[in-house]
Amino acid sequence: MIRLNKMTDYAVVMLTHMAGDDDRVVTAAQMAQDSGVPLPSVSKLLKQLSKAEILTSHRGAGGGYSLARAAGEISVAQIVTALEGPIALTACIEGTDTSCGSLPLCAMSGHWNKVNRAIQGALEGVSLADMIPRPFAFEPASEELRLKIKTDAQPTDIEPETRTTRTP
Amino acid sequence: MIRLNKMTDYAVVMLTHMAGDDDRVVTAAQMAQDSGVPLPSVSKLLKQLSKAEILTSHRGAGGGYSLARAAGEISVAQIVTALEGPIALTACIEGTDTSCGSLPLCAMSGHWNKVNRAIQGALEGVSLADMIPRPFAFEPASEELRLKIKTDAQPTDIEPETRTTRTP
DNA sequence: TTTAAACAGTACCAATTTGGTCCTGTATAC
DNA sequence: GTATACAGGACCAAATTGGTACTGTTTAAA
Repeated sequence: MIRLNKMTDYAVVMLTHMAGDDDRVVTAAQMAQDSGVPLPSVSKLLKQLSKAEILTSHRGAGGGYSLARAAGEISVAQIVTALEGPIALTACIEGTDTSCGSLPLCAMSGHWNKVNRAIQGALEGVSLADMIPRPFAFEPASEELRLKIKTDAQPTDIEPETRTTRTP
Repeated sequence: MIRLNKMTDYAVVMLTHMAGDDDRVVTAAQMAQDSGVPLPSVSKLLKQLSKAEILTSHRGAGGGYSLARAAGEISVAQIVTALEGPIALTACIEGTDTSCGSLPLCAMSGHWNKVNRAIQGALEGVSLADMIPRPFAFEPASEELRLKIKTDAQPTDIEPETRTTRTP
């Protein structure tokens, strides 16, 4: 299974929580209480998200964090990138320049790109708004998303039906 | 960055290596030598891949492993699934039944599915053949892949251009 | 029929990574 | 001026991961 950090998982939970009503300002402490995620982690995450301009921070008394823009304008790709760096499936990224010693091995260099870009595309197609739990659909899932999902090869019987957070 | 195991990385290197000429039978030892991946790991990987019917194993003297089918018929999704289990971005999968204690937190349950399926689709769109280093293109990248890649939001300037293996 | 080549399976250890904690500094509203 | 809340960094413990070792089992070939 491709693993996303627990942190990123937390972040999405928290962001969807905030996405309910935009413009709401919540403090880290409050967020921790609401979400059940330990405060230091919440704090760390919110900091990172505001640095990435997904959240706006308001310092001082009465401050807190709020979404920097509407939930529909925030893609999962942005969230993941903010917390985990560029979306890529393997370790040695051009630019890191810790370039693999053995070039012969790396003959395949760059061929993961196809995969990486495909995934990037997939993540960009899902917005935070798409992730909000929605008891009665008040907004149809974007057509674009549905297109991306429909694959030729029938996805065996895996059908992950994943859940998200576990108690910390 | 979304992380794939180093193991999966290795596997793809090895598989592309075999994909050169189909029907070739290579032993684990030979593979280790060719690829630079440590023998025990190679061995472990080849076993898993043959169990997943991506490779066919030939026991006894003169035996080894060969691709179970043409490289074009093997998707990256299959490889990843074989080595890492169902493609999913987060930890608690329905069926694992270590279900998260705190249901309120999990109100979002299943909403990662959109993302997961999108990714699954992306990985299914890339075949092993697509990953073979190809100094002169002898086969155009599948149109389907190109469609998936083209995203609306311009992918910032990240452009991962990833490499693959690092020396073990 | 024996032998050796090669896969099959399992248990285990070490090192990295991850998630979580703590502490000190800075901005801002009241 | 003071309390509130974010900013940033150092640090530790636990869980994964990658690697190792060892003991079967199958089969081609001598």
